[in-house]
Amino acid sequence: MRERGRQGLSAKAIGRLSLYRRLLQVLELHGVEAVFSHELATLAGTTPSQVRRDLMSVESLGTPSQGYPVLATSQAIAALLGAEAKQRVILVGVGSLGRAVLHYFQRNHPHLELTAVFDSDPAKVGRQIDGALVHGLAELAGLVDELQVRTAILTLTAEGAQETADRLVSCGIVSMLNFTNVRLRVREGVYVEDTDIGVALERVAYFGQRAAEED
Amino acid sequence: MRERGRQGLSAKAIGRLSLYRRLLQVLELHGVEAVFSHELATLAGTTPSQVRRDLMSVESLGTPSQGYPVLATSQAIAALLGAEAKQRVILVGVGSLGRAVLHYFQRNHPHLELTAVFDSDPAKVGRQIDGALVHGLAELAGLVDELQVRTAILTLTAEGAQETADRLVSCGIVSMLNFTNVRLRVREGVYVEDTDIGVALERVAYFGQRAAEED
DNA sequence: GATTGTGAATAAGTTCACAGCC
DNA sequence: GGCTGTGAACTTATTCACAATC
Repeated sequence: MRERGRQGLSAKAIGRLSLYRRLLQVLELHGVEAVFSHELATLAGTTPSQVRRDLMSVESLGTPSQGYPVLATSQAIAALLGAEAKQRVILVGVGSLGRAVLHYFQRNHPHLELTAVFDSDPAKVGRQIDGALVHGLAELAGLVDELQVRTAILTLTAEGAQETADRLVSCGIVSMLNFTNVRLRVREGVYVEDTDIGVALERVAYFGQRAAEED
Repeated sequence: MRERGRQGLSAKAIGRLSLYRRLLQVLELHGVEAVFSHELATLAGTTPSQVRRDLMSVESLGTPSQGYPVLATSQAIAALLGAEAKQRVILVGVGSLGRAVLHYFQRNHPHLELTAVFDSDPAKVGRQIDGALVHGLAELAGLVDELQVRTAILTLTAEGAQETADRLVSCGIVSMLNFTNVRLRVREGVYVEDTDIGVALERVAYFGQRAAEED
């Protein structure tokens, strides 16, 4: 039995593994019991080598004749991603994007649980928005501590984003999905993933123009 | 994320340049006339070397004593990103995420213009949603051709995502920002950028857990 | 003296290619 | 015969380090 390194997976690799797991769960639902790397690669929009390489990080379970067992592989990825228990997440900022993320959770996300929702706007605090009770930022420290949350989603406006991030970190949040266009400054050890829609749009527009010019 | 790039800039580099430009525009507004690479790096959440390296792709304009001229650099990036004219973009899928993107455009995006909005739901077609008239998919081919659009944003549900992408490509769309969790299969030369919120969330949760364990 | 521009070095990420297996 | 697991090769991305510049 070989030691499998469970340290040092890159953010990219984690993203692909998460995708594979979702695809495997769909296959399982359809009664498929095994897949080959090239099949999973097609579904995931990547290459067979990449799939095999990624699945090396997981206990290797594939056999040349059958490919990868769907259920076992999906479970092995789950173990690696650490989803023994549902992980708790909070959301800060209930604007239109915040509501879109709320919606996302309502279609029943299997591995994550949105436990509390916050907004700085006094007009929203205390109200029920899309099925979630909106808390004021004053309750942040108390709830984060009580619920033992480590992960936050930032869907607020650029103003106050850094200040809110600082508060979150001091409350114990160590990982954030940042939808604002501000590049947050956080202390070493805190993970921030930026999803800047404006940048994504400009990039797509750039490649659209390039491709169009190439005719 | 598939890439087509005739020789030149990577998707990552384009993203950073787009960010620098936005930051430079803010600086300009504040009357700042020049910045050093380390200042821009701090604002952009990157390193001075990276900034200098990126700005090499642009006509290099910096001087050791002053740094980079804010206005000229911002304009040089704009020229590179090809934003002489506002680029036209369409949006397909007016659910909660689609509306969030609509909102985004309403705060007046300087370089892109959302020219048409589509949805497959007959109940939405013909209605005005958040200030935009929703078209049916039947009008897709006509409008894309008439408006000469090359770029689309996909904010619809997973069902029908591939089929809609196929239609878009056959209408002349060559670049897409894909918010669905489906990895689209498109012909060579079409750029697709995936923004999978589910994957992003799982990644952030993973790093949250890891960081928490390290205490 | 601090900063730019850049070749050279390093790191990160991906693909190749092939032995061993079913 | 076609597949997995994996070292090696390769490609892409980032950082270093330093001469040239202001």
